[in-house]
Parts: sequence; structure tokens; C-alpha cells
Amino acid sequence: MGRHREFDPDEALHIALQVFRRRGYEGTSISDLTEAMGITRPSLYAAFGNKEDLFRRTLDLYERQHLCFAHEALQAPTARTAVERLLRGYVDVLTDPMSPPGCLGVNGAVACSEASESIREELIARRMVNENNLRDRLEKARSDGDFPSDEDPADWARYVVSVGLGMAVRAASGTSREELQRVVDVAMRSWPTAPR
Amino acid sequence: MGRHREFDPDEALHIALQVFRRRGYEGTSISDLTEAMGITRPSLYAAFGNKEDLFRRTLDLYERQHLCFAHEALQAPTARTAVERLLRGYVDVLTDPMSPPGCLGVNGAVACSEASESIREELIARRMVNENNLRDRLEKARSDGDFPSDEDPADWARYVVSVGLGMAVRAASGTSREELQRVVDVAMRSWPTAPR
DNA sequence: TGATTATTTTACTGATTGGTATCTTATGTA
DNA sequence: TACATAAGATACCAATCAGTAAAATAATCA
Repeated sequence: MGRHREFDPDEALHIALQVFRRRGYEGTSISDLTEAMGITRPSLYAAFGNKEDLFRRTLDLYERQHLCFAHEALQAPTARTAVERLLRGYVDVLTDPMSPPGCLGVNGAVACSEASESIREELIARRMVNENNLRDRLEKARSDGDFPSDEDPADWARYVVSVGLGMAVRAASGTSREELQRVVDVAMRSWPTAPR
Repeated sequence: MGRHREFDPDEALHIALQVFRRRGYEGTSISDLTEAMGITRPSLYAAFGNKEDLFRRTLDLYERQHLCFAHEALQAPTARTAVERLLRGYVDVLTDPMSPPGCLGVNGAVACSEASESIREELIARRMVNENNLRDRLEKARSDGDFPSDEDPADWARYVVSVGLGMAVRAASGTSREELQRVVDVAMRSWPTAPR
């Protein structure tokens, strides 16, 4: 019972995602959010808790909606195609014409004031999950004979994620989709051939 | 004539560099700066103008003091060694134990509020200068027969800078010097062999 | 209809932001 | 010593920050 909400929380969350992705966590003010969402401050706080809670919920939405391709990419038949799909799919996300360029997980907070350290750490932790998933995939590939036994999956996962992070910074700086795809072209040239 | 300054502006600038490098442009408040520098607000404004002016001066200092290795690296005999020195030297800067991890040019501002857009753009422009310098070096290498004629120097410069940016984000996230050197190891494996 | 409950609206809080006006103190020059 | 000048100290500015108290409104349930 009680009065009904006059806005769609899910729609509002999508808008928050756009704003946070463009301005980062600290660069976004509550006023930026309420203005874009078309709701008042108390409505925002009632629906989403506080700024930190809202940001974490946009992170969940972002991973669910934009980074979901990564899970499928990792299931590609070979490690090489998995990594290539990972990087090319990420480029598409970074330069999605419907969203601000760049990645919420990077734009969110690279450096910030002490007050937002917990957000920064959350982002670091979430990135590490992705890197570990990739490392696990490469370890499996090594067992399958699809990845050289004298190469370290952790080293390659770290490299691939680093290239991704670099492209994320560049996308936010205006580098085009085509240019980023050429970064992937070059990055993939180092990929090791399977052992014979 | 008049009263003498009781603080060393150069020393104060070095302290500002440390603070900005750790917290970024927007994550650093004037109070953070004056507290770390041990001076009062009016002294800061009298000596350095405003926050933006101060930040640009710390950028100049940073490039002069920490990124100066890049100029020498580019003068290495071959393109390959130039790039490797570039990347390894950058790793050393990113993980300098005397400074906060990461790069001022990246930590400074990846995403920010509208009020700081000009700073963000300044950082993008300065990064582009470095990339263009590297591209020019690779073009020279191609003329010298030190780089394949069927490879695009711009593509490779973009790739190398992307790897650097990715490592910068990772350094700020706590990735160790040793792990970043292994990223360089892998990144260099894609380097093209000189034409015969 | 009347009571209850949840939401919207309006106005506000204390803290912090970047930036300054003003007064005092210290210095070199006449 | 008197004056001019520049720096430090104190206290302040308006604007903005994240967050909320309280009243008004709209819905369901009895």
C-alpha cells in the first residue's frame, strides 16, 4: 500500500550509469544525477540509499549489461580466439556510440580523494576478478595443449588486461573504434603459437 | 624589497606533485595542498596563481623530472631498443618507491566533472605529444630499414602508448614493478622483425 | 469513507569547495 | 628612522557538496 513511485527505478539506474561512466564517481554530483534522472534528491536517496550504494548498483548493471560478452568470449574453442574476442568485444563496449566512451570500471575512479578510497578499491577488486577468470582459462588451455606449457598464464592474463585498460583510457580520450581495433591487431601478434 | 618568502617554492611544488599524483586533480583540495606544503592558502595563491595554474606547473615539473628519460630512450640505436627502454623506463617511473604509484598524466584526470574538463584535455594533449614523438621515431626507423616497410608506425606507436597507459592504471592499483616488467616482456614479443 | 502507508515536494542542514579582503609582520631603501 | 613593499595570518566569501526533516500528496486497505 502507499503511494506509487512516479519513476522507473531501472530506467533511472540506466541514466545514472551513463552519468557515472562519463564523469566518474567523484566527478558526478547528486545534482548531476537527479537532474539527468528527472527526480528529486529525496527520491534518489529513498530508492538507492546513498551515492556509494547507487554507484555499486550501476556497476552491477554495467557488468550485467555491457561486460556480459566476456563470459561467452572465454568459452571460445581456443585460448587465442577467446582472448581476441575478449579484446574486440571490449573495444566495442568502450566505443559504444550509445554511451560515453570508456569503461565505467576505469573512468569510475583511477585516483581520488581519501573519501572515495573504498570505491577505488572496489573497482580494483572487480578488475582482478576478470583477470583471474582469464588466467584460469589460459591454464585450462595449457592443460588442453592449446597454450604453450612454458608460458605463464598469469603473465599473459596480466598483459591482456593491461592492454584492455590502456584502451579504456584511450577510448575516454577520444580514440576511435577503428584505431583501437588496430591496437588489438598489434597486441594479438605477440600471441604464442601452440606447442607441437 | 619587501618581506622574504619563508618557504621554498620549488620544494612546495615537489610536494604538490606528490599530492596531485596520488589523488588526481579533482581528488586534491587546496587544503590537502597547503597542509602538505606547510603554507597558508594566501601564500599558495600568491606563489602559484590558482589550482589549475599550480597543477600545470606540477605537470611541467613531472615531465622535466620523471619523464625526461623518454627523450634519451628515443635516441637508442634501434627502434626496438628505443621502445623497450621507453616501456621499461616508464615502469620504473610508475613504481618509483619515492612517489605514489602511477603516472600524474593518467592519475591526474581520466574522467572528471565539467569544471575540470580543460585539465583533462590538457592531459590528453600531452599524452598525444609523446605518441607522436614515438611515431616519428618509428618512421625514421622505417626509412633506416630498421622497421618493416609494410608496418604502420602510427599503429605501433598507438599500441605502445596503450600498453603504457594500461600499466599506469595498474601501477596505481598496486601492481608491482616486477609484474609490470613481465607485461613489458610479453608486449615486446609482438615486435616485428626488420625486413631482410 | 477513514486510517494507514509510501512517495513527492520543499526547504534545509553542516561541512567543504576554490578563492580573497584585510590586517599584521618583516624586509630593503632613502 | 621613516617609507615603501611584499609576505604571512586570520577570517571570511559565495557556491557546492552529500544528505535529511517535515509537510503535502496519492495510493491501498479496512
